[in-house]
Amino acid sequence: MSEDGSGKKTKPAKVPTLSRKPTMSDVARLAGVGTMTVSRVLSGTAVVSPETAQRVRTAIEQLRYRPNEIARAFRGQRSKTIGLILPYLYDPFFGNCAHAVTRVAKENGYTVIIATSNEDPETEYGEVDRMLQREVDGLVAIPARQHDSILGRNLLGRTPLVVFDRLVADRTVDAVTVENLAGAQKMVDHLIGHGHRRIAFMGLSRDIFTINERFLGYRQAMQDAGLVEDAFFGCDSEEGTVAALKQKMASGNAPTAVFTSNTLATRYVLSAILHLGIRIPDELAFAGFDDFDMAEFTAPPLTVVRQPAQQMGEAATKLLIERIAQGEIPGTGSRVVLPVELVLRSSCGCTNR
Amino acid sequence: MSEDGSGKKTKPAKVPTLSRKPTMSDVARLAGVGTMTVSRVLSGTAVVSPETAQRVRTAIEQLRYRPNEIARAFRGQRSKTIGLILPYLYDPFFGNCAHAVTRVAKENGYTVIIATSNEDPETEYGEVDRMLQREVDGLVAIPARQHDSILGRNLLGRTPLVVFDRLVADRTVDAVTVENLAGAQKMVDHLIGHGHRRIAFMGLSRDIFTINERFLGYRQAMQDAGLVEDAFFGCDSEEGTVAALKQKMASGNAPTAVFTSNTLATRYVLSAILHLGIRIPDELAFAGFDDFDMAEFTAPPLTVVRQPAQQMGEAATKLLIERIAQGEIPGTGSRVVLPVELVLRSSCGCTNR
DNA sequence: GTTAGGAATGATAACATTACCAAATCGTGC
DNA sequence: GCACGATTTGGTAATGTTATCATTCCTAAC
Repeated sequence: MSEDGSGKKTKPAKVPTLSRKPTMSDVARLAGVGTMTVSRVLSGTAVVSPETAQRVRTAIEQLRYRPNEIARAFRGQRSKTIGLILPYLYDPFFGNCAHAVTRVAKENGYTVIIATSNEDPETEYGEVDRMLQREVDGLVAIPARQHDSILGRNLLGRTPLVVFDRLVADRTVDAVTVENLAGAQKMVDHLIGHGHRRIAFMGLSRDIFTINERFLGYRQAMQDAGLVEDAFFGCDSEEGTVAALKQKMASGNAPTAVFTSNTLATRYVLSAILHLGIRIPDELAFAGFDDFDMAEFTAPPLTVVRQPAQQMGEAATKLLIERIAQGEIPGTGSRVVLPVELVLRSSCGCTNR
Repeated sequence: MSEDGSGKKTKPAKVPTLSRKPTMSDVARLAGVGTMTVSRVLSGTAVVSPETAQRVRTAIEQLRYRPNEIARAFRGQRSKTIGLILPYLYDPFFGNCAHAVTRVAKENGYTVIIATSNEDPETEYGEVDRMLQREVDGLVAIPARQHDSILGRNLLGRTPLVVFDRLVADRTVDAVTVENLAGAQKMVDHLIGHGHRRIAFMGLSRDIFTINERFLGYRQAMQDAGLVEDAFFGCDSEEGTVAALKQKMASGNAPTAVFTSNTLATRYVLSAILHLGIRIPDELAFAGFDDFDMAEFTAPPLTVVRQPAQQMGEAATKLLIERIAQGEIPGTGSRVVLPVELVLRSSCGCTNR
């Protein structure tokens, strides 16, 4: 049988020391085969005789050959890469989302290109553009604000897109979200159950899908109970939030409970509460949307709506990979809505702990 | 002068509607020039007559042409891509690092490929490998534990690497870190200044560079004051931490202060403190390494060593981009060490607020 | 008028890989 | 012994871009 190096027409079997990275033809030459055979051994798409395959594998090891993914992507028009765009990375919520996306991507052999939009549609547009230039196979994104046009499918051509956490106006885009409205409504109902009648909503801009949905949940709960709304949407700075809360508390009909739109708003409101020396929950009961790591160690521990950040990122990425695999974008988008969970600590007046 | 469409030998000026993405030769055909001219207009590397350049630019706009970065990378052996590897993304500290890296990369025209090691050297090795296959121009990484061999420069060939937050054994690798040892030492000195004599160190594994450095800072401060160490390194679960603290507090020489190695340890220790009903700072003073968003709202607000996460990511990325630009890896690595800051709140017994 | 020199532009090859087709080899059945 | 089918292998082309070299055209100097 074909002994290795039995010397007939095999090229000199010494392993060449290359200064450049070895390529497929280096491997082919060393193994005494054609490049296609090497390619076949690597991809496993066609049958190669066991002896040849072994010879090729030996050559690959000797040269420490690794296929050039850029060349593969160039040749094959599929890069095994997905793009991930989200507003920020320093926010733990988004960090959790990103973590899940990278995990699922890796599990499926995809590499992740990441970019942040800073909530700015222009930046987001630029990043989408860059990713398309890089030939990503698909995009997972948390849209910047509501600026739908940017992530409308038209712009992307044949590149699939899945949005998560927030929706875009184009309802043909696949999306994964959580029960923002229902979760907020339940939490406000809970506050009402504690006997509160004047409940304030404090949040960021209604431009952001999730914030708006949560506000609508609050509104629904208030309306159903025949109560009047008291909403503030400027919790994007400490000063603004302090001023707003101060004004509310000083007015004749000061709220007895407050519900915040997300962790950032929670932070500013907590800061305001501290500044103004308000006691929680006696003077003001507190509940927020979005749980965070230290929520049980605050003074007092915070009652929040917990949303499954990692599950959302996971579901979105799986959906995207499915779309990439089936190779076409359906006319009508999937809609996955994940449940949220009320985490009752003591800031709302519950005595659970 | 050459009017547009003055009809002599210009190809029909109707804009073709392509189903595929337009390429450079589509642009060239429409503009009636060669591909090289288009290439020159885009890169600006050589002179093109103003009229021709204008004609090319018009064609680019009409076709909505965008250069294919994969082809560019393939041809040029430089991908304008950097790889970022860190342990986790859900940890806000790492999230801050990642955010800074993506920002600086974008500012310099680089795209970021991201991956997580989960603190596992094997996984890290795999990710480095994947990134090299993708021809990244350089790597920024927070090494998984101390497993130096993985991120030793030998493995990377000619691809520059900058590590940050943690060092690797190979001291020829460029690195950006913070004053872990000095910061910890100062904080423990501060506790000693409050009159504490029995100070416990509670942290994660010494396998992690930063944790070990902080422990050494603690050790130094204790030794200098002639005090005995009392360290625990198993704060990687709530149960373990509760058990450890319980044992310490029950022992004859219970600590009067505790210093934690990082946010995760802080979390578990706070949890243990809550479980055991210990009062801070009266029964046990508290200080930790690494500030976090809600540290001023805990009960009581936490005294911590604050480290500049974003600055670190920024410095590391800038250094990497410099290395890529100069095209060679120096024999001896740079070492940037950023200062930390003691943030005194009330958990250590300070009455500042 | 001729030619040298410079500016502008174009043709070609190369980058590493894989799809497609062609060729070689082998065994088997008549 | 020969032909045929199956199995295995190799050659070629193509992917989009840019470096290199060649070519064209124009101006200016003699």
